[in-house]
Amino acid sequence: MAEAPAPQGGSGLLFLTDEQLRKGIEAMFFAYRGFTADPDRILENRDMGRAHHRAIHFIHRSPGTTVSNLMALLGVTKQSLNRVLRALIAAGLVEVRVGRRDRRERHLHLTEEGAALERELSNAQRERMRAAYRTAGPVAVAGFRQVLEAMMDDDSRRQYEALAGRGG
Amino acid sequence: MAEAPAPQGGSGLLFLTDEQLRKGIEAMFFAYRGFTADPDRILENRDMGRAHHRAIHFIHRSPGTTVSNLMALLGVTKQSLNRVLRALIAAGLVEVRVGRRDRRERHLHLTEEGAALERELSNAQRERMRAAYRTAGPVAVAGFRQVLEAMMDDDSRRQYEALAGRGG
DNA sequence: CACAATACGTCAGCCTTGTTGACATTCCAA
DNA sequence: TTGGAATGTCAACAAGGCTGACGTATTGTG
Repeated sequence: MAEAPAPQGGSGLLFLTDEQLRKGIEAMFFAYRGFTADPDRILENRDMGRAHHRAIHFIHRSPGTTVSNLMALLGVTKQSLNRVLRALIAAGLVEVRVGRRDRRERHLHLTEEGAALERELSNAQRERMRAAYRTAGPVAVAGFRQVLEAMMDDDSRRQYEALAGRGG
Repeated sequence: MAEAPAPQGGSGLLFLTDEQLRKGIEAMFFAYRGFTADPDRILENRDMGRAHHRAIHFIHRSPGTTVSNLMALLGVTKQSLNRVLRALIAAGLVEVRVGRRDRRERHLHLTEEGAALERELSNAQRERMRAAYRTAGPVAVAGFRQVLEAMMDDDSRRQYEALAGRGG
């Protein structure tokens, strides 16, 4: 498998055949399943799911983010998000602080316990990612990210870059 | 294999930092959203969803596949799959043929209409993939696939390779 | 042949996670 | 003061997962 990329010799653009594209599509499908498997396993003991993981991830990533900010990031309605946040707050994982400048806003933070769960989840996911990165090597990783970024919707890419620009 | 954005040498393995891994994780999240956006849009007019798309894809990919084969591929229960298949059959998109060697088996095929929808869906998805591939270039595409393959569970990788070996 | 196992369909009920719609509250800003 | 923004919440619903249980052909095996 994984026949070399055939750096456009003779017939050129061989990597754009329908067959190559289809393989990419199927690779995304199967890889995403692996990508979510570990956190899913961890959370199923806790009466939580992928939605909670995503919220925890982005609250950790942008401490103090507001509800509407998180809504836009996750691409869900406030009702859907609210249900998840309520569970996280009830479980003592997330803390809400009323905005100081604008007191309508709710700023979201992880509690100590929430941060601990975040670490557990992201350690599992990072471990898989690290193994994949190590197997594939730095050049492959650069390509991986390039293709993923090119695959995003414009809105998502902006959000992704806004995040990426922050911590890194 | 020695051009691409060199992984800024020096301290080595810089591509394995937590920050790099986190970026990869977020890239997967946002890219997968784009990846599924086009088919989702097409199907929402038809009272169908992602589950139907996945079934159609793999039936197209492996014509004559059995129900249990498809179950394993999709990673869902027969009850869940059955609901989807019933809808597809009722809509005249999928045809069922009783197995000749083993008449307990049901072999699944797309009808003409089903094949037409499959083309519409995969054209949309391939178009996005093609644009991403073109933007990123062949070296990046090879890396993309390498990382995705390394990220899969062993089972998924076997299924992926079995598919890939077929039509490839 | 009798019986176990396989492949499949189906009913019933449950869960998560998404949706719309409607309404209340609080607060900023013009 | 008033309109609109940000948020919370209730209700109802749908898609698409799940488990458990049962039924029915069909096939393989002792």
